Amino acid sequence: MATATTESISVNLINALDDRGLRRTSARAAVTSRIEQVSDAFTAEQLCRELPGVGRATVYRTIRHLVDAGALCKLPILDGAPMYSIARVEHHHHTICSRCGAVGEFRHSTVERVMRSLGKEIDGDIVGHRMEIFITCNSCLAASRSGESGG
Amino acid sequence: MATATTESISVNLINALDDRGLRRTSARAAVTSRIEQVSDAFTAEQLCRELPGVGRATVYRTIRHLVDAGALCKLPILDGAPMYSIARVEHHHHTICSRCGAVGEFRHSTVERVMRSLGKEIDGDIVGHRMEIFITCNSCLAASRSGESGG
DNA sequence: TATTAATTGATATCAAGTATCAATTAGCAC
DNA sequence: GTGCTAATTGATACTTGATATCAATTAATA
Repeated sequence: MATATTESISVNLINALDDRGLRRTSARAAVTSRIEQVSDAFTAEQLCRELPGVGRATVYRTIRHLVDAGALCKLPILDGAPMYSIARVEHHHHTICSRCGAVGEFRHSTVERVMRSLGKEIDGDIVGHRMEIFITCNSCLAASRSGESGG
Repeated sequence: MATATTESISVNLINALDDRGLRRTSARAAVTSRIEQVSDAFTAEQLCRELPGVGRATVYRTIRHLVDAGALCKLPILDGAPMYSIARVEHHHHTICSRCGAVGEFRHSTVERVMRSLGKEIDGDIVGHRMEIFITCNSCLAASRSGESGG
C-alpha cells in the first residue's frame, strides 16, 4: 500500500529480538523477514499460513516477543483476530479500511493535546490511550467509483 | 461502580429487542435483566456463568441482537474476550482501568472536533472511529494509596 | 385452542491461541 | 573445530471463545 522504503527495517525486527537477548535462529529470521516483506498489517494465522516451514507456536511466540519489544503493534479487531503492524513511529494511531481491512498509521499532535485536556474530565489517572479511525481507503473509493457493482 | 439510576433502563434492553421484531421470551428477559442489574461491563462468558439456566448459544445470540440494536456496545480487549456495556449515550468512548478492568463511558465534543480536523490529514473517507482511554480508576488509586502491598 | 414460525439449548464444531516436552540448535568455552 | 548447555523449536494436545445444527419447545396470532 505505502511506498515507503523498507531497506533499513529489515534489520530492525531481528535486532529488536537481539536487543532482548534472544538468539538469532532461522525460524525467527523467517518470521521477521516475512513480516518486513509483507509490510502490511497481518494476523498471526496469516503469517502461519505463509510460513508453513515454521511451527505455529514459534510464529506466535516470535510475534509476542516483537510486540513486547515495541517493534510490532497489536491492534484489536472487533470481530476477528488482532492484527499486527510494524511500529514505524513511536506513538501513533491506526486507520482501518472498513471495506478491505487495510491498516495505516498516523500521528497527530492534536490527538495528544486532546488527551491532556481530557485528563480533567475523567475520573482517575490516564495511563494511555488507543484510537482507531475507520475509513474507506482511496483504493476502495476508486474501486467503487469505477465499477459500482464490483465484486 | 457508578451510582446512576437504572430504573428506566430495565425496559430499554428488552424493548430494543421488541423494536427489532423479536419475541419476548423468558431467556431474553433473563439475559437483559441480568445485564441491567450488573450495570458494569461484562464478557459473554461471564454472563453465561451468571445465567446457568440459559443456554450458551442463547446468551451469545441475545448479546448480538442487543449490539445490532445499538443497545449494547462491544468493546475490543486486546488480550481477551470483548466486553459489552450498556450504550447509555448515543456516541461515546470508553475508559478502561488497566488494573481492575472497570469500564466507563465518556463523551467529549473535543474528540469529535479533532476527528473532523483529522479528515484533512488522512487518505480516504473517515467513516467512524473508536477511542479507549486507559486509566487507573479512583478506587484502584485509593487502594494503592492505603495499602501498597494490598490484594 | 390450534397453528406455525420463532426460539431454545444440548451438542458438535470451529478458530485462535497456549502448554507441554522431547528433539534440535545457537552461542560460548576451550 | 569440538563439546557443552541452555535456549529454542514444533508436533501435539489442550483451552477458550464463539458459531452451526437441529429436534424440542414456546410465543404470538388467528
